[in-house]
Order: sequence, then structure tokens, then C-alpha cells
Amino acid sequence: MSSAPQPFPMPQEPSDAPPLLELGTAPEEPCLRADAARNRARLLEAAARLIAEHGVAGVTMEAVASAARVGKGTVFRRFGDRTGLLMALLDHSGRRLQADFLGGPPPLGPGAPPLERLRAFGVAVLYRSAEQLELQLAAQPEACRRFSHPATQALRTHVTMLLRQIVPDADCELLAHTLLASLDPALIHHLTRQRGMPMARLEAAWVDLVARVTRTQRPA
Amino acid sequence: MSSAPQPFPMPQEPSDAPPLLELGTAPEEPCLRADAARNRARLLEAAARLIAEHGVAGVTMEAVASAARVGKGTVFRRFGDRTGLLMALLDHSGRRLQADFLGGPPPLGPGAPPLERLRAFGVAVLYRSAEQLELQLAAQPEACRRFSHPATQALRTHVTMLLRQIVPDADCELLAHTLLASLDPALIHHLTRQRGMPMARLEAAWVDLVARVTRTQRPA
DNA sequence: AATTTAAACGGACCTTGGTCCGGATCGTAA
DNA sequence: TTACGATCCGGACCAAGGTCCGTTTAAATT
Repeated sequence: MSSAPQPFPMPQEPSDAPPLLELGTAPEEPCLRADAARNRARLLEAAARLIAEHGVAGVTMEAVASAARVGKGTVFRRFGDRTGLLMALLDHSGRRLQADFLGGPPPLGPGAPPLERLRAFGVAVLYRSAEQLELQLAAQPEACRRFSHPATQALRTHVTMLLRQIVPDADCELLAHTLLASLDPALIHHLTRQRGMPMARLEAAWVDLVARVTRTQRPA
Repeated sequence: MSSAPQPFPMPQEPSDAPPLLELGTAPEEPCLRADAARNRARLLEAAARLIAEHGVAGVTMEAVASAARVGKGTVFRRFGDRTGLLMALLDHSGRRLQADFLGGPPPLGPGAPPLERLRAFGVAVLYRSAEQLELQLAAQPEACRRFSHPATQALRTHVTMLLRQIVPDADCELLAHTLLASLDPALIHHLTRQRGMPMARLEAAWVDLVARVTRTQRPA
């Protein structure tokens, strides 16, 4: 009914740096043609510059295109839509975080006990989102695509893993959803910017939440 | 920089039926002029009809306007933007739910013990959102306005109250945010539609979550 | 009833996200 | 080196959200 035949194959976000793959991370790029790759880089750079100069609102598809000396169609072919472009920009810091909790030093990385890692994880995400809030929010409009995004999936997988080691009897997958929902950028933005809560309070709430959720059942 | 002087005063969502007010519910309407009220009703009716006929995607501002025999500008003056119109449509069922848990029969309404009410609350929201998912999602795009919406605030206030009676020592406000986040329409949509989870599982997870979160601290 | 004013109206107009397709380019195989 | 098909490019084009402002009208006042 409402699904047009999609002129472009809707690129699966080729991702500019292939450092780390994991369960639920993006399928690798189909290896772009030389000119395509060059333009992709140009576009990302141009977009970044525009953000720095005029904020996220200044990132108009046409503006990005012309700033990169490229046709508008090219932007859409590469990134699918505005959200795709924004997410591509976000991708970088996402990968860094991922690297940190996959192979970095404890308490975020392996080596510390799961419970401690879970605590550290939330705090890390919390503060990372607190920067780039503008960008994070702008990339959200399609409210449900966020769950399917590879980066998000990776976070969720990680949390699920940790939970399985702590509370094996629970529905860890859904529990992970809940925990991550409480770290949602939109929520953080609302609480800190619109309601003036200090980050410390959010942090404390996260730690408390983890404690509550992982507290093992007490026999009556 | 980017803030235009807003041609219309951006109406605070007058709400068509003033049944129940509570902490955090919309400020009352400034009482519309006769013609304005008439047009407002027409617009809502037209929008509802369009949804029934062509789905949410068929609700174009222009379509609604002309279906209601009204100018486009009128739609925007009354509802601010598309999201505003959609939220106005959602308002009705929102008020019914609110009535249920404020004054309805137990276990949702007063009379049952707080813990039980909390459980029932989640289940109710869960199933309510499961219908009207289309509409709920369409009304979301501006990801953060959802926290400020009076209806949402009412839900949160209610949950906070219940929590205060169950776990007075916790940061109940943030805990309420977390609980509600796990009932987010976008999340429900993702889990049920995109990942095929049965509602029963979501329901079980909610009950379990409530249990975990409200479990009082066990001394070492 | 006439006057006045704030509010509402309508629809032309602007912006921007998104689409299409003829033509230019790249990579490859002969 | 040439030829050829797949891929990519560019920018005209379209739709829909959102804005502006001259005109109309409800309702309060005299």
C-alpha cells in the first residue's frame, strides 16, 4: 500500500572503519567503487563541519551535498535518508565504546566481575550520550529503527550476556531492554536539560537499578 | 539563530474533554471561540476518518484540512504540528486509562495494595499500546516531547506514588521513568512486531521487573 | 445597532526530505 | 587499448510540513 519500490537499494550502512565485529554488528560493506568511497568520506566530513558551524539543524541534505561538492542524489544513495547520515556520524564514537567494553581494561572490559562491569557499562553510556546529545536526538526520529541498529544491538547483547552470568533464571533479554531503556538519550536529555537533574543523580539511579534488578530472589 | 518567532502561539493542547485533572495534567483550555471549537471538532473527526480509511500515512495535513473543509493554516494553528494532531487523537484513550487507574475498580484503581496495582498498571498499559500502535508510533517522531506530555506525566506521577509506598528509600522518580521506559510503544512494537515475541512474555517480564525492582534490600 | 478588537481563517508560499532517470565513470575482460 | 556492463552521479522534480499575512468574524462594549 504505502511502500514505494525504493529507488536505491537502501545501503546497509557500510561503516567507514571495520575495527570490531561482534554478534549483531553491521554486515560488512559491499566494497564501494573508488569514486563512491571518496564521496562518502567527503560527505561525512562536510556534515561534521556543518554541525560544528551551525549545529545539527544546519545539516540539510542539500547543504551537505553542496558542501561536499556532490549532487543531492548521491547523499541519499549512500546514506538512505537523513537519519542514516546522522547515524553514520554517530557510528564512530559508538565503535569506540564497543571496543572499550569488549576488549578494554576493567571495570568496563573483561577481567572484572560481571556485576561490576554492568555498573560501569551504564555509567559509560550515560556520560557518552550526555555529550553529542544533539546528534543522538536528531538521529532518533524514526523511533523504532533504533532497536534494530547494529550498534544498539551490540550494546544489548553485551548487557544480556552480563545479566545471564548474574541472574541466569531471569528473562535476561527483556531485562537488558529495560536497563538500556533507562539510558535512552531522549530520556537523558529530558532529565538533565529539561528538568535540571544532575548527572550524578542519574548515575546513582543506574547503580541502584542494577542492584535491584540483579538482586537474587529471597526465599520467603 | 534557528528560532523563528513562531507565528502561532503553539496551543497547549486544549483537550476536548475535561473529565479528570491530576498532578501533571494539561492546563485547561483558554476556551476557544465558537468557530474555532467547531473547526477543532471537525478536524479531529476528519483525521479519524482518514486514519480509518487510509491508515496513519493517509493523514496529511492538507488532506485533513480539506476533508474538514478548512484551510491548512487552521490545522496548524490548532494543533501546532502533525505530532500535535496525532497526540490529540490519542488523548481520548489516554484519559480513559487515567480514569481507570485513578478511580476505577481494583486492582487497577485504589483499593488494592500498591504492589498489586503497580503490576496491573503495567499490564494495562502494555495491552492498550498494543492496539493503536500505528498511531502511537506516528505520534512519536519528536522523541523527547513525549516525556513532557501531560498524559505521560500523569502515568509517571501515578507510578511514582505507588513506588513511594512500596520502596520509600529509593529514587522513585527515576525508578518510575525506568519502569515506564520498558512499556514504551516503540519498544513494544519492536519486540512484538519485528521480533515476534508474544505479549505474554512481555507481560511476564513486566511482572518480574516489578518484583525485582520493588524487592526490599536484603541485609548481607 | 454600531463600533471595536482580538482571534480565527484561508491559501499562497517557502523549505526540505526524498525520488527519478539520462548521462558520466569505473572496473574489467578481451 | 578498446569495449562493455555495472555502478554511480547530478540536479530537476515532487510531496508534505510549516509559515505568513491580508481578510473575515465572533463577541465584548457603548
